[in-house]
Amino acid sequence: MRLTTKGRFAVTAMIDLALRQDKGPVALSRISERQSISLSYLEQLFGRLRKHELVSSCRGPGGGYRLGRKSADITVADIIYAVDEPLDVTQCGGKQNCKDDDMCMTHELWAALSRHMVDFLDSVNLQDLVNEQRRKQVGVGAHSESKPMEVLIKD
Amino acid sequence: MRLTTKGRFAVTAMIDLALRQDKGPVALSRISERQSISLSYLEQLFGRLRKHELVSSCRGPGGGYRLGRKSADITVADIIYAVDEPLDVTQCGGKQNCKDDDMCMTHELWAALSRHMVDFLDSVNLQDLVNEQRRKQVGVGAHSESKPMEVLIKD
DNA sequence: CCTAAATCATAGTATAATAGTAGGGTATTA
DNA sequence: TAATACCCTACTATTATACTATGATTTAGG
Repeated sequence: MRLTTKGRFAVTAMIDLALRQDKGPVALSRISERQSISLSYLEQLFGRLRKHELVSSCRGPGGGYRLGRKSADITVADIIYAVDEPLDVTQCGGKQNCKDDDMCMTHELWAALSRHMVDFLDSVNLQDLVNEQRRKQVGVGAHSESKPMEVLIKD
Repeated sequence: MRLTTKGRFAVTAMIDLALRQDKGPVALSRISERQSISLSYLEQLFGRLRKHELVSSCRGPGGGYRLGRKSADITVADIIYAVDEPLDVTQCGGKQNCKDDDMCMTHELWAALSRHMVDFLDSVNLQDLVNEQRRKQVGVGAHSESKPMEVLIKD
C-alpha cells in the first residue's frame, strides 16, 4: 500500500466533490480552484477514478463529475487503490532479496502491515469525511471548535 | 510513516544480525552476502542504526556489529524510524493544499492512519521475528510447514 | 450550427528519493 | 605492519511524483 500526496489529492478532491454534487455535476476547474490542485493533474486522477467507477462524468458546458455511487459506499481505500493502481503487493513477490525458494524473512511482516492499513482505510468512507467537514464548517463562526475526527475514526 | 525497501532492508539485516550475534560480532560483508544487499548501502544503513543505538560496532579484524540492546527491546518501528529519519509528520504541516488557517480536510485521516501503523510496527519486536525465522528454518526438512507469522502477529 | 465549456488523452519535464557506486579514510587485531 | 573491518562523503542511475503542454472530443446554449 503506497501512501503519497497523490492519494491525498484524490481523497481531498473526492470530498470536495461529495460536498457539492447535490447541485449537479461538479467541474474539475472548480475543484482545482478551491483545493489548489493543478487542473491537468486532477484530470489524470479523475481518469483513473472513472475507470474504477467511483465517479461518472458529463461532458460539455455545465458538465463535470458526479459520484459513481453513494458516498457511504466509497471508502478511502477504494480511492487510494484507484489512483495508486498497482497496490504494491509486489513487496517481495519472487524478486531480489527473496532468498531462493523460501519466503524472505520479512514477507509476513509487511503483508500483515498491509492488511492493517487496508482494513483501516476501508473502515472510513467518504460520507464520514463529508460529515466531519460539514461539522467543522458549521463550527467556524459558531462557538464550538471542538475535536475533529479523533472521535469519528474508530481507533 | 514512510515505507520503502530501505526500511525492509534494515529490518532484514537486523534479523540476520540477531540470528548470529551470539557467536560474536557480525560483519556487514557477511550480511551483504547472505541477504544480497550492497555492502556500501548496508554501511550507510548501519551508520544510522548506530546513531540510534540499535547496534554497536567493533572495528578491526574479527569486528562487526552487535545489537545495541536485547532483541525483545527493539521494535520494527525503532528500526524504520532510524533509517527513514524524518518520520514524515510533515503531511500537511502548514504547506500548500492546507487551506488558509484551518486544517486541510484530510489531516486527521492521515494522522490517524499514521498512528495505526506506528502502533502496529511497535507491537512487533526483533525477537518475534527471530523466533518466527528459527521456527521456519527448523520446519524445512522436518514435517511441519504450518502457518507463519499470522499466528504470531497480533492482529 | 457555432462557440465555448467541459471532459478525455497522451507526451513531455522538473524535482526528489531510492538504491546504489566509488574512493577514500581510521581503528584494531594477529 | 598488514589485513580486516568499520566509517565517511560525494557522486550517479533509476524511478516516481507532480506536474505542464497540447490537442483532441463531446455537448449545452445562443
